[in-house]
Amino acid sequence: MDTYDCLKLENQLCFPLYACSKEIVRRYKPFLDELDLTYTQYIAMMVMWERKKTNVKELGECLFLDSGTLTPVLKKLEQKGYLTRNRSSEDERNLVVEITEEGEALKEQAVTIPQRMGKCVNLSQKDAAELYRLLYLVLGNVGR
Amino acid sequence: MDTYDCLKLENQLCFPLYACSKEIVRRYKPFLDELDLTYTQYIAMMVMWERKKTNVKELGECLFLDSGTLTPVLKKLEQKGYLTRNRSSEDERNLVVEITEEGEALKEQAVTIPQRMGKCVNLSQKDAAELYRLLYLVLGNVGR
DNA sequence: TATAATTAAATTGTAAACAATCAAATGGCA
DNA sequence: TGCCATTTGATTGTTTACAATTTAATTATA
Repeated sequence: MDTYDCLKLENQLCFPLYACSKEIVRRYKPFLDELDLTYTQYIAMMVMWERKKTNVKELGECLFLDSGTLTPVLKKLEQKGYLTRNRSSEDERNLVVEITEEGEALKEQAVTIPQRMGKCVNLSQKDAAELYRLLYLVLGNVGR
Repeated sequence: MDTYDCLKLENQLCFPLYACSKEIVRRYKPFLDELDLTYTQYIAMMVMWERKKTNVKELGECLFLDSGTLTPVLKKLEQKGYLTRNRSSEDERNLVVEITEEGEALKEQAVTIPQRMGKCVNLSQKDAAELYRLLYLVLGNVGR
């Protein structure tokens, strides 16, 4: 045990978190390719499937992303026809993001993904629940 | 409970993983700014502090990164004077990456970071150990 | 030995991600 | 009402990240 052991990769908590996140997103790719969505587009659509209508600020709070990231993602999803982007008439600063019929329809194709990804991750019910708890605990401590 | 509940963000395990990773890297930033390192540069240096000498392939296996990501990162660290990059004389395909004196010296400044980050993450010893276990379990299932 | 297959790293192209800044709209208040 | 602060989203610049391809070196094999 030396003074610098704390700097070893294997003693970090942050590194496996970073690596896990990256590797899981990589595993999503073949499933998301079927829908022609990237991971970021996919999680944005998840919010849209749930809320139908929102704005950039709210979406950003859900996803922990800022407008610098979301603006191009939402423009892409608009191009694909899955949502519309329009300034609010009540407050022109707000951009109203609304899901389209095609966006709704995409949900049918996406619905098989979570289970298929679950098989990749391959945790027991108990471990998955514990991991979920711990991640939201950390997110509560480090999140905005 | 409906058919599409599996597509809700709150029912995902992958999303908090992704968000946590991102938020933690964001929390590293002020600490790493002191060393003028990015997170990716920092984890690359962690491997260098431990191994002194390696190559791109090995480094990539440690960090779950490929040459497309590592090449510019290593060039930056070379520019800063923290490591050298030279083709191996035994096998010219290999790029030998070696830490410099300045690279070694940087460790002194970095050594306070893990503890300071630990305070941000703020988990009990038990929760941290459990999270560590679960992350490496997932990484074993989804990693390369 | 000559050629094919493999390996290592670099390059190219695309998409994130975020800090910092900017522009426009709104709200607060003197 | 007029001005300043705040809010919202877009833009700009830098770095990551990765798939796909390329180049050069090495290894395998016909």
